[in-house]
Amino acid sequence: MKFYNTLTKKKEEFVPLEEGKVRMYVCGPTVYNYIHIGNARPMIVFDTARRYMEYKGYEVNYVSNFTDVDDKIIAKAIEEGVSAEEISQRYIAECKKDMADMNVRPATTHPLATQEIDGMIDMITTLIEKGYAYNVDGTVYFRTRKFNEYGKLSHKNLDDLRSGGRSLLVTGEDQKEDPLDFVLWKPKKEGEPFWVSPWSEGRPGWHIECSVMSKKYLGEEIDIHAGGEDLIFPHHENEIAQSECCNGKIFARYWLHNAFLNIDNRTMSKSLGNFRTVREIGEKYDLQVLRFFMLSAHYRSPLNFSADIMESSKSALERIVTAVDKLKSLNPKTEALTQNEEELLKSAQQLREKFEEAMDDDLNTADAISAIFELVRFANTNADENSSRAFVDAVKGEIVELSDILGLIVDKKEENLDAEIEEMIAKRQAARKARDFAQADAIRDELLAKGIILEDTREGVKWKRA
RNA sequence: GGCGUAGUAGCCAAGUGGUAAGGCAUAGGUCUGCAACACCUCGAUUCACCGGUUCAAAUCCGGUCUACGCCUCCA
Repeated sequence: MKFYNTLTKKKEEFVPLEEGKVRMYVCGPTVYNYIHIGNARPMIVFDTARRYMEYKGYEVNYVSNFTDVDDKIIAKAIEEGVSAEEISQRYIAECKKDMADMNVRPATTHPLATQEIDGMIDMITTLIEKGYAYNVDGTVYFRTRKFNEYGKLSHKNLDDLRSGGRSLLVTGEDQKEDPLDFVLWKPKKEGEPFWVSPWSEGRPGWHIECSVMSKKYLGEEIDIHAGGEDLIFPHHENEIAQSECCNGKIFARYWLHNAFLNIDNRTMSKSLGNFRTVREIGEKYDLQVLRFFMLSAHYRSPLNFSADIMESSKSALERIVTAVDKLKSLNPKTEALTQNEEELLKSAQQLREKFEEAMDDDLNTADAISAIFELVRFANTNADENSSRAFVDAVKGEIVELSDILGLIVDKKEENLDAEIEEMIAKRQAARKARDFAQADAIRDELLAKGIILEDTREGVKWKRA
Protein backbone atom coordinates (compact mmCIF):
# COMPACT_ATOMS: atom_id res chain seq x y z
CA MET A 1 0.00 0.00 0.00
CA LYS A 2 1.39 3.35 -1.04
CA PHE A 3 0.53 6.85 0.05
CA TYR A 4 1.64 10.15 -1.36
CA ASN A 5 3.51 11.86 1.45
CA THR A 6 3.43 15.65 1.40
CA LEU A 7 6.61 15.65 3.46
CA THR A 8 8.71 13.89 0.81
CA LYS A 9 6.54 14.73 -2.22
CA LYS A 10 6.61 11.07 -3.20
CA LYS A 11 4.42 8.03 -3.11
CA GLU A 12 5.86 5.82 -0.42
CA GLU A 13 5.21 2.26 0.69
CA PHE A 14 3.30 2.45 3.92
CA VAL A 15 5.13 0.82 6.83
CA PRO A 16 3.59 1.49 10.25
CA LEU A 17 5.70 2.04 13.34
CA GLU A 18 4.20 -1.04 14.94
CA GLU A 19 3.36 -3.99 12.76
CA GLY A 20 -0.33 -4.40 12.08
CA LYS A 21 -1.27 -1.18 13.82
CA VAL A 22 -1.92 2.30 12.51
CA ARG A 23 -1.95 5.50 14.50
CA MET A 24 -3.77 8.12 12.54
CA TYR A 25 -4.82 11.68 13.30
CA VAL A 26 -7.16 13.74 11.15
CA CYS A 27 -7.72 17.42 11.87
CA GLY A 28 -11.41 17.90 12.53
CA PRO A 29 -13.73 20.86 12.08
CA THR A 30 -14.21 23.96 14.17
CA VAL A 31 -17.76 23.62 15.38
CA TYR A 32 -19.48 26.96 14.97
CA ASN A 33 -22.07 25.96 12.35
CA TYR A 34 -23.30 22.98 10.38
CA ILE A 35 -20.39 21.42 8.53
CA HIS A 36 -20.13 22.31 4.86
CA ILE A 37 -19.38 19.96 2.01
CA GLY A 38 -15.76 21.06 2.04
CA ASN A 39 -15.48 19.75 5.58
CA ALA A 40 -17.05 16.55 4.36
CA ARG A 41 -14.29 15.74 1.88
CA PRO A 42 -11.52 14.88 4.34
CA MET A 43 -14.04 13.10 6.55
CA ILE A 44 -15.13 10.84 3.70
CA VAL A 45 -11.71 10.39 2.16
CA PHE A 46 -9.88 9.50 5.35
CA ASP A 47 -12.75 7.39 6.63
CA THR A 48 -12.32 5.43 3.41
CA ALA A 49 -8.58 5.17 4.03
CA ARG A 50 -9.33 3.82 7.47
CA ARG A 51 -11.86 1.29 6.17
CA TYR A 52 -9.41 0.08 3.57
CA MET A 53 -6.57 -0.31 6.06
CA GLU A 54 -8.90 -2.29 8.31
CA TYR A 55 -9.85 -4.44 5.35
CA LYS A 56 -6.14 -5.07 4.85
CA GLY A 57 -5.96 -6.29 8.42
CA TYR A 58 -4.59 -3.27 10.24
CA GLU A 59 -5.91 -2.22 13.59
CA VAL A 60 -6.46 1.50 13.16
CA ASN A 61 -6.47 3.92 16.05
CA TYR A 62 -8.19 6.86 14.41
CA VAL A 63 -8.30 10.16 16.25
CA SER A 64 -10.11 13.23 15.00
CA ASN A 65 -10.67 16.30 17.11
CA PHE A 66 -13.35 18.91 17.39
CA THR A 67 -11.98 22.41 17.81
CA ASP A 68 -14.44 23.79 20.30
CA VAL A 69 -12.78 27.04 21.33
CA ASP A 70 -12.12 29.63 18.69
CA ASP A 71 -12.93 33.18 17.61
CA LYS A 72 -15.73 32.07 15.32
CA ILE A 73 -17.42 30.08 18.05
CA ILE A 74 -17.17 33.00 20.43
CA ALA A 75 -18.56 35.35 17.80
CA LYS A 76 -21.51 33.05 17.19
CA ALA A 77 -22.14 32.75 20.93
CA ILE A 78 -22.20 36.51 21.34
CA GLU A 79 -24.52 36.81 18.35
CA GLU A 80 -26.99 34.37 19.90
CA GLY A 81 -26.45 35.50 23.46
CA VAL A 82 -25.52 32.03 24.67
CA SER A 83 -22.33 30.42 25.95
CA ALA A 84 -19.57 29.29 23.63
CA GLU A 85 -19.98 25.83 25.07
CA GLU A 86 -23.61 25.72 24.05
CA ILE A 87 -22.65 26.56 20.47
CA SER A 88 -19.91 23.98 20.25
CA GLN A 89 -21.98 21.24 21.89
CA ARG A 90 -24.85 21.90 19.52
CA TYR A 91 -22.75 21.74 16.37
CA ILE A 92 -20.76 18.73 17.52
CA ALA A 93 -24.06 16.89 17.81
CA GLU A 94 -25.16 18.09 14.38
CA CYS A 95 -21.83 17.17 12.88
CA LYS A 96 -22.08 13.65 14.24
CA LYS A 97 -25.51 13.34 12.65
CA ASP A 98 -24.14 14.40 9.28
CA MET A 99 -21.23 12.01 9.63
CA ALA A 100 -23.60 9.13 10.33
CA ASP A 101 -25.66 10.01 7.27
CA MET A 102 -22.54 10.05 5.13
CA ASN A 103 -21.64 6.68 6.64
CA VAL A 104 -18.48 8.14 8.15
CA ARG A 105 -17.68 6.00 11.15
CA PRO A 106 -17.04 7.68 14.48
CA ALA A 107 -13.35 7.98 15.30
CA THR A 108 -11.79 5.77 17.93
CA THR A 109 -11.54 8.99 19.92
CA HIS A 110 -13.00 12.43 19.22
CA PRO A 111 -11.12 14.68 21.64
CA LEU A 112 -12.29 18.20 22.44
CA ALA A 113 -9.75 21.00 22.67
CA THR A 114 -11.36 22.40 25.81
CA GLN A 115 -10.88 19.11 27.63
CA GLU A 116 -7.15 19.07 26.97
CA ILE A 117 -6.04 22.45 28.26
CA ASP A 118 -3.76 20.96 30.95
CA GLY A 119 -1.80 19.07 28.33
CA MET A 120 -1.42 22.22 26.29
CA ILE A 121 -0.10 24.16 29.26
CA ASP A 122 2.38 21.34 29.89
CA MET A 123 3.61 21.37 26.32
CA ILE A 124 3.95 25.14 26.24
CA THR A 125 5.87 25.03 29.52
CA THR A 126 8.28 22.50 28.08
CA LEU A 127 8.76 24.59 24.95
CA ILE A 128 9.58 27.64 27.04
CA GLU A 129 12.04 25.63 29.16
CA LYS A 130 13.78 24.37 26.07
CA GLY A 131 14.01 27.86 24.64
CA TYR A 132 11.55 27.30 21.81
CA ALA A 133 8.95 29.70 23.13
CA TYR A 134 8.78 33.03 24.93
CA ASN A 135 6.23 34.99 26.89
CA VAL A 136 5.46 38.64 26.13
CA ASP A 137 2.91 40.18 28.47
CA GLY A 138 0.89 36.99 28.78
CA THR A 139 1.08 35.99 25.14
CA VAL A 140 3.33 33.04 24.41
CA TYR A 141 4.93 32.75 20.98
CA PHE A 142 6.79 29.94 19.31
CA ARG A 143 10.32 30.90 18.23
CA THR A 144 10.34 29.59 14.66
CA ARG A 145 13.94 30.52 13.86
CA LYS A 146 15.10 28.20 16.62
CA PHE A 147 13.67 25.17 14.80
CA ASN A 148 15.87 24.86 11.76
CA GLU A 149 13.62 22.35 10.02
CA TYR A 150 10.76 24.84 9.93
CA GLY A 151 9.23 24.71 6.46
CA LYS A 152 10.04 21.09 5.74
CA LEU A 153 6.43 20.07 5.18
CA SER A 154 5.28 23.00 3.07
CA HIS A 155 8.67 23.20 1.36
CA LYS A 156 9.02 26.86 2.05
CA ASN A 157 12.11 28.53 3.26
CA LEU A 158 12.01 31.13 5.94
CA ASP A 159 13.65 33.84 3.88
CA ASP A 160 11.03 33.52 1.16
CA LEU A 161 8.33 33.73 3.76
CA ARG A 162 9.84 36.78 5.43
CA SER A 163 10.36 38.60 2.17
CA GLY A 164 7.06 37.49 0.65
CA GLY A 165 4.91 39.96 -1.20
CA ARG A 166 2.42 40.07 1.58
CA SER A 167 2.85 41.76 4.86
CA LEU A 168 2.84 39.27 7.67
CA LEU A 169 2.20 41.97 10.17
CA VAL A 170 -1.01 41.82 12.10
CA THR A 171 -2.09 43.28 15.38
CA GLY A 172 0.42 42.72 18.14
CA GLU A 173 3.06 41.82 15.61
CA ASP A 174 5.57 44.24 17.03
CA GLN A 175 5.79 42.10 20.16
CA LYS A 176 7.19 39.20 18.23
CA GLU A 177 10.87 38.51 17.82
CA ASP A 178 10.20 37.40 14.28
CA PRO A 179 7.19 37.86 12.00
CA LEU A 180 6.90 34.11 11.53
CA ASP A 181 6.54 33.36 15.21
CA PHE A 182 3.08 32.11 16.05
CA VAL A 183 0.87 32.11 19.10
CA LEU A 184 0.82 29.26 21.60
CA TRP A 185 -1.23 31.02 24.26
CA LYS A 186 -3.13 34.26 24.20
CA PRO A 187 -4.75 36.30 26.96
CA LYS A 188 -8.52 36.53 27.13
CA LYS A 189 -10.45 39.53 25.97
CA GLU A 190 -13.39 40.77 27.96
CA GLY A 191 -16.23 38.23 27.99
CA GLU A 192 -14.28 35.41 26.39
CA PRO A 193 -13.93 31.95 27.85
CA PHE A 194 -10.58 31.49 29.58
CA TRP A 195 -8.37 29.12 31.51
CA VAL A 196 -5.76 29.91 34.12
CA SER A 197 -2.16 29.46 33.02
CA PRO A 198 1.28 30.52 34.29
CA TRP A 199 1.29 33.34 31.71
CA SER A 200 -2.20 34.79 31.74
CA GLU A 201 -5.86 33.94 31.96
CA GLY A 202 -6.54 33.06 28.38
CA ARG A 203 -6.79 30.29 25.83
CA PRO A 204 -4.52 28.20 23.64
CA GLY A 205 -3.56 28.95 20.07
CA TRP A 206 -5.08 26.74 17.44
CA HIS A 207 -1.97 24.81 16.45
CA ILE A 208 -1.03 23.58 19.90
CA GLU A 209 -4.36 21.79 20.27
CA CYS A 210 -3.66 19.18 17.63
CA SER A 211 -0.10 18.57 18.80
CA VAL A 212 -1.35 17.85 22.29
CA MET A 213 -4.35 15.72 21.36
CA SER A 214 -2.29 13.67 18.94
CA LYS A 215 0.33 13.04 21.61
CA LYS A 216 -2.16 12.14 24.29
CA TYR A 217 -4.23 9.67 22.30
CA LEU A 218 -1.65 8.30 19.87
CA GLY A 219 1.77 8.94 21.35
CA GLU A 220 4.74 11.13 20.49
CA GLU A 221 5.30 9.44 17.14
CA ILE A 222 2.41 8.58 14.88
CA ASP A 223 2.01 7.00 11.47
CA ILE A 224 -0.39 9.25 9.61
CA HIS A 225 -1.46 12.83 10.03
CA ALA A 226 -4.08 14.02 7.58
CA GLY A 227 -6.29 16.94 6.66
CA GLY A 228 -7.18 19.42 3.95
CA GLU A 229 -4.38 20.86 1.84
CA ASP A 230 -4.95 24.33 3.20
CA LEU A 231 -3.74 23.07 6.56
CA ILE A 232 -0.25 22.33 5.28
CA PHE A 233 0.80 25.87 6.01
CA PRO A 234 0.78 27.11 8.61
CA HIS A 235 -1.20 24.64 10.73
CA HIS A 236 0.63 21.39 10.10
CA GLU A 237 3.98 23.08 9.76
CA ASN A 238 3.46 24.59 13.18
CA GLU A 239 2.32 21.30 14.68
CA ILE A 240 5.55 19.71 13.50
CA ALA A 241 7.57 22.54 15.03
CA GLN A 242 5.81 22.30 18.38
CA SER A 243 5.74 18.53 18.66
CA GLU A 244 9.24 17.84 17.42
CA CYS A 245 10.81 20.54 19.55
CA CYS A 246 8.89 19.40 22.62
CA ASN A 247 9.29 15.63 22.21
CA GLY A 248 12.57 15.43 20.34
CA LYS A 249 11.07 12.87 17.99
CA ILE A 250 9.66 12.73 14.48
CA PHE A 251 6.02 13.73 14.86
CA ALA A 252 4.27 11.95 12.00
CA ARG A 253 5.74 9.72 9.31
CA TYR A 254 3.16 10.17 6.58
CA TRP A 255 1.33 13.42 5.84
CA LEU A 256 -1.77 13.05 3.69
CA HIS A 257 -3.69 16.01 2.30
CA ASN A 258 -6.87 16.15 0.28
CA ALA A 259 -7.42 18.79 -2.39
CA PHE A 260 -10.16 21.38 -2.18
CA LEU A 261 -13.73 21.13 -3.25
CA ASN A 262 -15.01 23.92 -5.47
CA ILE A 263 -18.59 24.89 -6.12
CA ASP A 264 -19.52 25.64 -9.72
CA ASN A 265 -15.83 26.12 -10.44
CA ARG A 266 -15.27 28.64 -7.70
CA THR A 267 -13.64 28.31 -4.37
CA MET A 268 -16.05 27.88 -1.57
CA SER A 269 -15.63 30.83 0.71
CA LYS A 270 -17.51 32.94 3.12
CA SER A 271 -16.92 36.07 1.15
CA LEU A 272 -18.48 34.53 -1.96
CA GLY A 273 -21.31 33.22 0.17
CA ASN A 274 -21.39 30.00 -1.83
CA PHE A 275 -20.68 27.42 0.77
CA ARG A 276 -23.16 24.61 1.06
CA THR A 277 -23.83 22.62 4.17
CA VAL A 278 -24.00 18.86 4.23
CA ARG A 279 -27.41 19.22 5.84
CA GLU A 280 -28.67 21.17 2.87
CA ILE A 281 -27.46 18.55 0.40
CA GLY A 282 -29.04 15.87 2.58
CA GLU A 283 -32.45 17.42 2.08
CA LYS A 284 -32.24 16.77 -1.62
CA TYR A 285 -30.12 13.65 -1.84
CA ASP A 286 -29.34 10.56 0.11
CA LEU A 287 -25.87 11.47 1.45
CA GLN A 288 -24.61 8.23 -0.01
CA VAL A 289 -24.73 10.14 -3.29
CA LEU A 290 -22.46 12.82 -1.84
CA ARG A 291 -20.08 10.13 -0.66
CA PHE A 292 -20.07 8.49 -4.08
CA PHE A 293 -19.42 11.86 -5.68
CA MET A 294 -16.49 12.56 -3.37
CA LEU A 295 -14.91 9.20 -4.12
CA SER A 296 -15.40 9.43 -7.87
CA ALA A 297 -12.24 11.53 -8.16
CA HIS A 298 -8.83 11.06 -6.64
CA TYR A 299 -8.56 12.73 -3.24
CA ARG A 300 -5.57 14.84 -4.30
CA SER A 301 -7.37 16.33 -7.29
CA PRO A 302 -9.55 19.37 -7.00
CA LEU A 303 -13.19 18.40 -7.23
CA ASN A 304 -16.01 20.52 -8.53
CA PHE A 305 -19.46 20.34 -7.02
CA SER A 306 -22.50 21.15 -9.14
CA ALA A 307 -26.13 20.10 -9.43
CA ASP A 308 -25.49 18.27 -12.72
CA ILE A 309 -22.65 16.25 -11.29
CA MET A 310 -24.75 15.28 -8.28
CA GLU A 311 -27.48 14.08 -10.64
CA SER A 312 -25.07 11.95 -12.59
CA SER A 313 -23.59 10.60 -9.35
CA LYS A 314 -27.07 9.65 -8.24
CA SER A 315 -27.72 7.70 -11.44
CA ALA A 316 -24.36 6.00 -11.23
CA LEU A 317 -24.84 4.88 -7.64
CA GLU A 318 -28.33 3.65 -8.50
CA ARG A 319 -26.87 1.36 -11.11
CA ILE A 320 -24.95 -0.50 -8.42
CA VAL A 321 -27.91 -0.62 -6.04
CA THR A 322 -30.21 -1.88 -8.80
CA ALA A 323 -27.83 -4.66 -9.68
CA VAL A 324 -27.69 -5.79 -6.05
CA ASP A 325 -31.49 -5.62 -5.82
CA LYS A 326 -31.80 -7.81 -8.86
CA LEU A 327 -29.46 -10.39 -7.35
CA LYS A 328 -31.47 -10.39 -4.15
CA SER A 329 -34.75 -10.94 -5.95
CA LEU A 330 -33.54 -14.00 -7.84
CA ASN A 331 -34.86 -17.32 -6.62
CA PRO A 332 -32.24 -19.86 -7.61
CA LYS A 333 -33.46 -23.40 -8.15
CA THR A 334 -30.15 -25.04 -7.39
CA GLU A 335 -27.71 -24.57 -4.54
CA ALA A 336 -24.23 -25.63 -5.55
CA LEU A 337 -21.89 -23.94 -8.01
CA THR A 338 -21.64 -25.46 -11.45
CA GLN A 339 -18.26 -25.88 -13.02
CA ASN A 340 -18.99 -23.07 -15.42
CA GLU A 341 -19.90 -20.78 -12.55
CA GLU A 342 -16.71 -21.65 -10.78
CA GLU A 343 -14.80 -20.50 -13.83
CA LEU A 344 -16.81 -17.30 -14.02
CA LEU A 345 -16.12 -16.48 -10.40
CA LYS A 346 -12.43 -16.49 -11.15
CA SER A 347 -12.89 -13.52 -13.42
CA ALA A 348 -14.88 -11.79 -10.69
CA GLN A 349 -11.93 -12.41 -8.44
CA GLN A 350 -9.72 -10.52 -10.88
CA LEU A 351 -11.90 -7.49 -10.43
CA ARG A 352 -11.31 -7.61 -6.71
CA GLU A 353 -7.61 -7.61 -7.48
CA LYS A 354 -8.08 -4.58 -9.70
CA PHE A 355 -9.93 -2.90 -6.85
CA GLU A 356 -7.14 -3.61 -4.41
CA GLU A 357 -4.42 -2.50 -6.78
CA ALA A 358 -6.23 0.79 -7.23
CA MET A 359 -6.66 1.33 -3.52
CA ASP A 360 -3.09 0.29 -2.80
CA ASP A 361 -1.94 2.99 -5.19
CA ASP A 362 -2.51 6.02 -2.97
CA LEU A 363 -6.24 5.36 -2.56
CA ASN A 364 -7.28 5.58 -6.17
CA THR A 365 -10.98 5.39 -5.40
CA ALA A 366 -11.98 6.41 -8.92
CA ASP A 367 -10.30 3.34 -10.33
CA ALA A 368 -11.63 1.22 -7.49
CA ILE A 369 -15.17 2.30 -8.35
CA SER A 370 -14.63 1.33 -11.96
CA ALA A 371 -13.83 -2.19 -10.75
CA ILE A 372 -17.17 -2.26 -8.96
CA PHE A 373 -18.94 -1.18 -12.14
CA GLU A 374 -17.24 -3.94 -14.05
CA LEU A 375 -18.48 -6.33 -11.39
CA VAL A 376 -21.98 -4.94 -11.86
CA ARG A 377 -21.79 -5.63 -15.55
CA PHE A 378 -20.52 -9.09 -14.77
CA ALA A 379 -23.49 -9.72 -12.47
CA ASN A 380 -26.03 -8.37 -14.93
CA THR A 381 -24.65 -10.53 -17.70
CA ASN A 382 -24.01 -13.75 -15.84
CA ALA A 383 -26.51 -14.09 -13.03
CA ASP A 384 -30.13 -15.00 -13.69
CA GLU A 385 -32.85 -17.33 -12.41
CA ASN A 386 -30.94 -20.34 -13.69
CA SER A 387 -27.87 -19.54 -11.59
CA SER A 388 -27.16 -21.46 -8.43
CA ARG A 389 -27.68 -19.85 -5.07
CA ALA A 390 -23.99 -20.14 -4.31
CA PHE A 391 -23.15 -18.19 -7.46
CA VAL A 392 -25.70 -15.45 -6.89
CA ASP A 393 -24.62 -15.03 -3.29
CA ALA A 394 -20.96 -14.93 -4.21
CA VAL A 395 -21.44 -12.25 -6.85
CA LYS A 396 -23.67 -10.19 -4.61
CA GLY A 397 -21.19 -10.57 -1.78
CA GLU A 398 -18.36 -9.24 -3.94
CA ILE A 399 -20.27 -6.12 -4.92
CA VAL A 400 -21.52 -5.46 -1.42
CA GLU A 401 -18.18 -6.04 0.24
CA LEU A 402 -16.14 -3.87 -2.12
CA SER A 403 -18.73 -1.11 -1.92
CA ASP A 404 -18.63 -1.36 1.84
CA ILE A 405 -14.89 -0.74 1.88
CA LEU A 406 -15.67 2.58 0.24
CA GLY A 407 -18.41 3.13 2.80
CA LEU A 408 -21.12 2.84 0.15
CA ILE A 409 -24.22 1.01 1.28
CA VAL A 410 -25.61 -0.79 -1.73
CA ASP A 411 -27.53 -3.54 0.03
CA LYS A 412 -30.57 -1.61 1.13
CA LYS A 413 -32.62 -3.13 3.90
CA GLU A 414 -36.02 -4.46 2.95
CA GLU A 415 -38.69 -1.98 3.73
CA ASN A 416 -42.32 -2.88 4.25
CA LEU A 417 -44.96 -0.93 2.44
CA ASP A 418 -48.25 0.17 3.84
CA ALA A 419 -51.05 -2.32 3.49
CA GLU A 420 -52.85 0.26 1.40
CA ILE A 421 -50.04 0.49 -1.11
CA GLU A 422 -49.63 -3.27 -1.23
CA GLU A 423 -53.29 -3.47 -2.07
CA MET A 424 -52.96 -0.95 -4.88
CA ILE A 425 -50.11 -2.92 -6.37
CA ALA A 426 -52.19 -6.10 -6.23
CA LYS A 427 -55.12 -4.29 -7.85
CA ARG A 428 -52.89 -3.05 -10.64
CA GLN A 429 -51.62 -6.56 -11.26
CA ALA A 430 -55.19 -7.76 -11.55
CA ALA A 431 -55.93 -4.97 -14.02
CA ARG A 432 -52.90 -5.86 -16.10
CA LYS A 433 -53.94 -9.49 -16.16
CA ALA A 434 -57.35 -8.40 -17.44
CA ARG A 435 -55.52 -6.23 -19.99
CA ASP A 436 -57.14 -3.13 -18.55
CA PHE A 437 -54.02 -1.04 -19.07
CA ALA A 438 -55.72 2.29 -18.59
CA GLN A 439 -56.66 1.26 -15.08
CA ALA A 440 -53.18 -0.23 -14.47
CA ASP A 441 -51.46 2.96 -15.58
CA ALA A 442 -53.79 5.09 -13.48
CA ILE A 443 -52.84 3.14 -10.39
CA ARG A 444 -49.17 3.39 -11.30
CA ASP A 445 -49.48 7.16 -11.60
CA GLU A 446 -51.26 7.33 -8.31
CA LEU A 447 -48.43 5.43 -6.64
CA LEU A 448 -45.88 7.65 -8.32
CA ALA A 449 -47.60 10.63 -6.75
CA LYS A 450 -47.03 8.92 -3.40
CA GLY A 451 -43.34 8.55 -4.25
CA ILE A 452 -43.41 4.89 -5.25
CA ILE A 453 -41.94 3.91 -8.60
CA LEU A 454 -43.05 0.55 -10.02
CA GLU A 455 -41.03 -1.61 -12.36
CA ASP A 456 -42.40 -4.74 -14.06
CA THR A 457 -39.38 -6.99 -14.34
CA ARG A 458 -39.10 -10.55 -15.49
CA GLU A 459 -38.96 -11.52 -11.85
CA GLY A 460 -42.20 -9.71 -11.01
CA VAL A 461 -43.22 -6.27 -9.87
CA LYS A 462 -40.57 -4.26 -8.07
CA TRP A 463 -40.85 -0.89 -6.44
CA LYS A 464 -38.52 1.80 -5.20
CA ARG A 465 -38.85 5.19 -3.68
CA ALA A 466 -38.48 8.22 -5.90
C1' G B 1 6.64 38.44 -5.37
C1' G B 2 7.45 33.12 -3.41
C1' C B 3 5.75 27.99 -3.52
C1' G B 4 2.57 24.52 -5.97
C1' U B 5 -1.41 22.10 -8.92
C1' A B 6 -4.29 21.10 -13.18
C1' G B 7 -5.83 21.20 -18.69
C1' U B 8 -7.98 13.47 -21.52
C1' A B 9 -14.96 12.52 -25.63
C1' G B 10 -21.22 16.67 -24.51
C1' C B 11 -20.17 16.18 -18.96
C1' C B 12 -17.45 13.63 -14.78
C1' A B 13 -12.97 10.87 -14.52
C1' A B 14 -8.69 6.82 -14.44
C1' G B 15 -4.31 6.07 -17.06
C1' U B 16 2.40 8.93 -16.07
C1' G B 17 7.11 5.65 -21.85
C1' G B 18 4.42 0.60 -25.48
C1' U B 19 -0.33 2.10 -28.76
C1' A B 20 -6.81 5.75 -24.60
C1' A B 21 -10.45 2.18 -18.00
C1' G B 22 -15.10 3.34 -15.85
C1' G B 23 -19.56 6.33 -15.10
C1' C B 24 -23.42 9.99 -16.62
C1' A B 25 -25.96 11.94 -20.83
C1' U B 26 -27.45 11.12 -26.16
C1' A B 27 -28.83 7.68 -30.28
C1' G B 28 -30.17 2.76 -32.38
C1' G B 29 -31.50 -2.29 -31.13
C1' U B 30 -33.32 -6.71 -27.82
C1' C B 31 -36.97 -7.29 -23.94
C1' U B 32 -41.88 -5.05 -22.44
C1' G B 33 -49.17 -3.76 -23.23
C1' C B 34 -46.57 0.94 -22.21
C1' A B 35 -42.93 2.86 -19.00
C1' A B 36 -38.86 1.59 -16.07
C1' C B 37 -34.87 -1.87 -15.26
C1' A B 38 -31.35 -4.90 -17.72
C1' C B 39 -28.41 -6.27 -21.93
C1' C B 40 -26.03 -5.24 -26.83
C1' U B 41 -24.12 -1.46 -30.28
C1' C B 42 -22.24 3.49 -31.58
C1' G B 43 -18.20 7.97 -29.70
C1' A B 44 -11.25 10.62 -28.58
C1' U B 45 -6.42 7.94 -35.13
C1' U B 46 -6.38 11.24 -30.06
C1' C B 47 -5.02 13.44 -24.62
C1' A B 48 -4.70 22.72 -24.16
C1' C B 49 -0.90 24.61 -27.88
C1' C B 50 4.29 24.70 -30.05
C1' G B 51 8.99 22.44 -30.29
C1' G B 52 12.49 18.50 -28.56
C1' U B 53 14.29 13.43 -26.71
C1' U B 54 13.04 8.19 -28.14
C1' C B 55 12.18 2.49 -32.18
C1' A B 56 7.88 4.24 -29.31
C1' A B 57 5.12 10.11 -25.63
C1' A B 58 -1.37 11.73 -23.13
C1' U B 59 2.83 10.04 -20.28
C1' C B 60 9.87 12.55 -20.28
C1' C B 61 12.31 17.70 -21.37
C1' G B 62 11.84 23.10 -22.84
C1' G B 63 8.52 27.01 -24.03
C1' U B 64 3.44 29.27 -24.63
C1' C B 65 -1.62 29.85 -23.24
C1' U B 66 -5.59 29.04 -19.76
C1' A B 67 -7.70 27.90 -15.00
C1' C B 68 -6.86 27.16 -9.94
C1' G B 69 -4.70 26.62 -4.86
C1' C B 70 -1.47 28.01 -0.61
C1' C B 71 1.50 32.04 1.43
C1' U B 72 -4.37 35.49 5.58
C1' C B 73 -9.70 32.57 9.68
C1' C B 74 -11.38 28.59 6.30
C1' A B 75 -11.07 21.28 4.91
